[in-house]
Amino acid sequence: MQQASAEKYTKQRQAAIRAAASVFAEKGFHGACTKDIAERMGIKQGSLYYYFKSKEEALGEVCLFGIQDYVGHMATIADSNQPFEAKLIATITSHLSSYRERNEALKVYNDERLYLPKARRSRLKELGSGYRQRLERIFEEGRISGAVRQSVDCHFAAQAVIGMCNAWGDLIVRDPDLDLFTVIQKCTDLLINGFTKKTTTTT
Amino acid sequence: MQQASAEKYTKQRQAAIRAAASVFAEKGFHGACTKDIAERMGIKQGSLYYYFKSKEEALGEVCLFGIQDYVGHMATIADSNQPFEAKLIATITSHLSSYRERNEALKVYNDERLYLPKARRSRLKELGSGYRQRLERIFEEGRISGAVRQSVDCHFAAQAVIGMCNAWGDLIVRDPDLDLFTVIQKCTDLLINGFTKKTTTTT
Amino acid sequence: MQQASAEKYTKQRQAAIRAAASVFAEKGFHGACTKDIAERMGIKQGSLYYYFKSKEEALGEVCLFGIQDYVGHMATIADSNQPFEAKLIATITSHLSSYRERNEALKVYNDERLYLPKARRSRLKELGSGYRQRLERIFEEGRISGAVRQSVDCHFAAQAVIGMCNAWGDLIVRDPDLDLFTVIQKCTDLLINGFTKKTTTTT
Amino acid sequence: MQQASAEKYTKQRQAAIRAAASVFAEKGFHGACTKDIAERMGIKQGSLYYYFKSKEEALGEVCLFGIQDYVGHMATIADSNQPFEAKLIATITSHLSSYRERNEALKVYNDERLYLPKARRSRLKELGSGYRQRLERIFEEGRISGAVRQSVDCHFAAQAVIGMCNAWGDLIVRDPDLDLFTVIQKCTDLLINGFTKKTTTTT
DNA sequence: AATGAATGAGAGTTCATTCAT
DNA sequence: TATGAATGAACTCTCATTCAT
Repeated sequence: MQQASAEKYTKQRQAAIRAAASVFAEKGFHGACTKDIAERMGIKQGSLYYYFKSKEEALGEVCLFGIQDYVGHMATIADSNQPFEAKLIATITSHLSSYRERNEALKVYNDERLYLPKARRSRLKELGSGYRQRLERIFEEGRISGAVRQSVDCHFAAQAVIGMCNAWGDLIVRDPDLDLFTVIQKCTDLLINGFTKKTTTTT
Repeated sequence: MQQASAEKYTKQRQAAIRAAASVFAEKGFHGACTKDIAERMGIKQGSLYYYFKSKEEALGEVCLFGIQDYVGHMATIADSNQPFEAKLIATITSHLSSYRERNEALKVYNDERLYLPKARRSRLKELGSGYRQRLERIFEEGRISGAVRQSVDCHFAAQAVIGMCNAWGDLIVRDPDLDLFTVIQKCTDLLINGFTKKTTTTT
Repeated sequence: MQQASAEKYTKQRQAAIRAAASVFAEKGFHGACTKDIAERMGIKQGSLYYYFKSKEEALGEVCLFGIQDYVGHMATIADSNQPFEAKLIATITSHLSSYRERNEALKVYNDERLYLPKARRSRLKELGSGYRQRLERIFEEGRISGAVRQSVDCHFAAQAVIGMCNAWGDLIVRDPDLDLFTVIQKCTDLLINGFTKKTTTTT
Repeated sequence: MQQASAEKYTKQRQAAIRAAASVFAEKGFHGACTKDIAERMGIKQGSLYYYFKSKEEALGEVCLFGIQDYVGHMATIADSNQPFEAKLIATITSHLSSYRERNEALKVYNDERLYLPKARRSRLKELGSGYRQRLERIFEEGRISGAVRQSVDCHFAAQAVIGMCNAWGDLIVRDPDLDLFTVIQKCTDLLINGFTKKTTTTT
């Protein structure tokens, strides 16, 4: 009985997080109101406070939900034994796929996390930095293995990949007709080969 | 006399736009309050409405201010006689430089323009689309001249360039120590050459 | 339980309408402020918006409340089988009595309804026109039955009765010592007999 | 020179009063704003204060302007040597004619004078009371001369006449196609003869 | 005689939050 | 577990008024 109850609570809370993600994504944190969130999950405004202590807490949970998945994947990717290109493809795939499934929460993480109180923000930052560092590491290994040009700045490269993924993630969210697979391929191709013909070996 | 008066008005209105840009960039449109904007330019809240009919109008003006410069440059670049690479470099330089000078307004344009009423938004959209189309055109010309690989999707490429510039623009805004020139160079290099060594000629 | 709740809401809303009527009557729509209304019913300003979507909606409800009663009576009077004079007396009695009970709302209807948005105003107008038309009809029947002089313009007569009732209604509201019964009698007498002696038969 | 200047001032002030009357009539005292008034006379908001110390003073001047004319006439009528009916006709004519010429100011006097500060209001009240008293006097003389029925309450009668004139005045203002002469005739007829046939002599 | 610019007080409205039920 | 009702703080916006020019 008590267990069933606890289960229901967890399920409802998940629903609340998704509802909040949806509303925050659409209107931004400050532009959204708790009534909208409550209505989207079919309860009344006051009842929301059974699941969140405050609107801010809701934002925190949404952000966490948004990234925990693809941040989790990254550890697997980084620790795997694949060559550089495979890892890069895997990263981009994981990142962009996340946008299709958790698009709203991810968008919220990107756009609204700065409205979080410091304490909560830094906890998220750790996760985010971990992601970037692992990606940076992948580039370093790529440079050592010779797959990546010596002249590439690995820190910059990681940022660039994340930036481009997020930019495309945004477009994916906005346009549901966009084919995920195609975008992944093109992004990967661009990042690996650049725009120009490869005529000479450059270092 | 009357001229001087009109001039003062224009100058103050410019100041108001900059102040609004600054506050919107920091807190978002809905998170910002008109009192902050007024105080940042040294007047009282109510006086702001001497320069803007509404908070929304302020947002519109900020957005316009944010892009009109680099959108204006694009026409010059596109119409010039330079080869593909030079045009790409010029574009990236213009775009990222804008972030240093009008960083706040640009950030606002990117993040908050969707809160604009439809009418005003579509006027901005035209400008933005014009930019993207010109950039697309540059890629198409590049493909014809052979500077760009045949396999590159020009529409995608233009989006990618814009996305990456904006992502780096964000970082430039957030971190004032970042060297603009270096970022421009690295972005250009990445976009032109990709991450990998160029060993074989691909089409 | 739910029923009791809905009932409470309805009761409170009625109270809000009366409070609004009272304040609007005293200060006019634009001169009144929502804080006054709220305080008059013992709640805080913000709480008023639990019952009205806007100040304007409050005005609409007050106006409706003000006339629905005497407009409703009119149907009964008009459809009854009484002779002309009895119907006229009944009309005047109903109209002026309304001023004693709903004086404030009625005054508001008369003086402030023009500040209503068009949509809501036209709904009220229908009610008002219905009232005037029925009264006009009563005069026409009176003319046919011979109780009213042939020379009387029925449209004009109806307007005149309404105008006089409203003028006296105003005085009734302003001076609570005024005896309602006396006013009704004198109005009726004046309207039926005029000021002058009846010496000859005129048509 | 100074004289010409003083003259222009007076003329402009008159224009200001008319402009204020027009705006107050349309939107009510509290609903009107000084900017509207200024614009209607072709000057800027701030300049209005050259002619009025405050918005309230403007209201006072409008009210005075609205009634001084027909109140002035009343003295002439009352002091004349005409019989009762002629005096009543003259009164109604003067009152309703005023609505055609100064309709806006008169409407303002009727609807908005209560928003005047006490001091100024009582000065107007004197004028208004004087009007009513003179009218009452006319009825009393009529009763003595036999033109008016003994049973008529003269105080009531005067109020009724004023009430009806104001009610019709409102309609005259609202509907510019209404023929003034017809309205005067019908009002007079109604007040003198009532609605019913005069078959017997009543006292 | 008129104006542009600014002000400050106050308005209507929204909304996160609380709490008894 | 959920809700209806209420609150109070914050916000946008309006406007009468002032004053240097």
